[in-house]
Amino acid sequence: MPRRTESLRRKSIGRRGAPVVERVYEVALGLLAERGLEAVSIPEVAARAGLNKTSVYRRWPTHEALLEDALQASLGAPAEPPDTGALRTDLLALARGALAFAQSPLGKGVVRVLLAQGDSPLLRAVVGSLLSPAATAGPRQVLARAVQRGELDPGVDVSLLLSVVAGTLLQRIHVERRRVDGRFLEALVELVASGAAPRRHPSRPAPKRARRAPSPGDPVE
Amino acid sequence: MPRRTESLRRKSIGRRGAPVVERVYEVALGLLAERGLEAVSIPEVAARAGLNKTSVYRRWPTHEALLEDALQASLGAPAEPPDTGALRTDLLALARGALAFAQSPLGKGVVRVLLAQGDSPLLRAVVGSLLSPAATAGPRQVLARAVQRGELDPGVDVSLLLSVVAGTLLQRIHVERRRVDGRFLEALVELVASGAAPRRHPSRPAPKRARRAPSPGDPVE
DNA sequence: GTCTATTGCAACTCGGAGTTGCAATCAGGC
DNA sequence: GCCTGATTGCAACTCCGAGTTGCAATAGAC
Repeated sequence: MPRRTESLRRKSIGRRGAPVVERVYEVALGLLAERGLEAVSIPEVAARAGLNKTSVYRRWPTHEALLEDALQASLGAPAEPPDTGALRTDLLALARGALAFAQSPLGKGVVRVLLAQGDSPLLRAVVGSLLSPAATAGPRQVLARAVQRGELDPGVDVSLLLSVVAGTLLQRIHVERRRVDGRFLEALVELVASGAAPRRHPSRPAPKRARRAPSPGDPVE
Repeated sequence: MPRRTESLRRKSIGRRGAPVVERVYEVALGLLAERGLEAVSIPEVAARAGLNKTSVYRRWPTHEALLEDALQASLGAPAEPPDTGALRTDLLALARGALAFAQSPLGKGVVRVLLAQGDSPLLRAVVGSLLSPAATAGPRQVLARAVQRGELDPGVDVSLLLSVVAGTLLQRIHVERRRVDGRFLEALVELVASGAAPRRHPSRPAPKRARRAPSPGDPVE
């Protein structure tokens, strides 16, 4: 999305063109986060952005198209994965990033879109860009490095760990609506890290497919 | 799930009175789960239930009131907590119950209401009955027994463990929309159980059932 | 059978989403 | 400065679904 030069943006205080688009995105995401999916209608967004609804309709035919654009434009490139040399500090950095995201209007909006709807193109677009291999590559790399350092069990189920961290934050913030502080993140990281730490299998290499009830020594898939 | 008593109502084929109410609840929750919160309008519910919309309006003034009643009526008394004598099998039973709930129309509907909206009386009612002390007493008891048996660290954060299990399922089912099978539940339970297992202290003997060896990553704390 | 509460029905009102034609205005080129 | 094309504002629409009302029909209890 090409932007105009700063000088031009200052001269006309954003009454036309790209600045208008950005203001609309901001308003739409704010509305989504604050009042939910159903509150994001084109007339409402236009009013809050100080625009005539016709102008907004000319750019986006439906509120779904607007939201899709707003989400896509706001979801920047995935951050560089942390590499502190230790699993726990890496995980903590990842968790802090996830927490910041989840608490932002953008994160709240994404959650709402993901969970409020049945199936829709909007939903598929969001899921696609949020759970794409590119988006999860960073965390996966962090875990892979930890396996190589011997901090995680080689048979660890990477996707399980990612779901645990992301899901726990989702639950705390958006379902239970409790405050999440650094201590909570540390406890979560500690639980995951020690729960997926390497097993000692002194004599018995654990069978791959056991049909019995799980025992404490079983490898995590 | 305790339902209303309809001992004498069976004579009528359900065109009036309480059976109508139940059919409306069922339709409303089905719509909520299938197509999302915005799809639950009184005219739509009435049409699907084979009723005139006027009849539905007479019982519930708004779709919010209808949903609140439907959710409250469907959320039965909390199930008895499992007590198998071992943490992992208890947790597995809890997780299976949570999975069944999350995949039911009721569970899907609850998630939608919780996450789709900003603040509303409907939301507060659902949160109130779902996260009340009474509703979480069972799982808490399970974990408390495990602590007493020496399977969990005495300093364990019970609410963290509950958030982890619930949140991970929420993430898998409703965000990632992936299938959750028994193996996944076992892996999740194993992760949580071994992650919160007691730390080795010189003065405290190792628990009888926990066979996890100390890992190099364990913090001294 | 009678009586009453419940339901069905049709014809509303009301408000918000979305459309259209045209005037006003801005940005940028000359 | 002025001209031109693109963008925005504006007002008067249409359309549809939510919600209302008065009354007729009927199921169900007695």
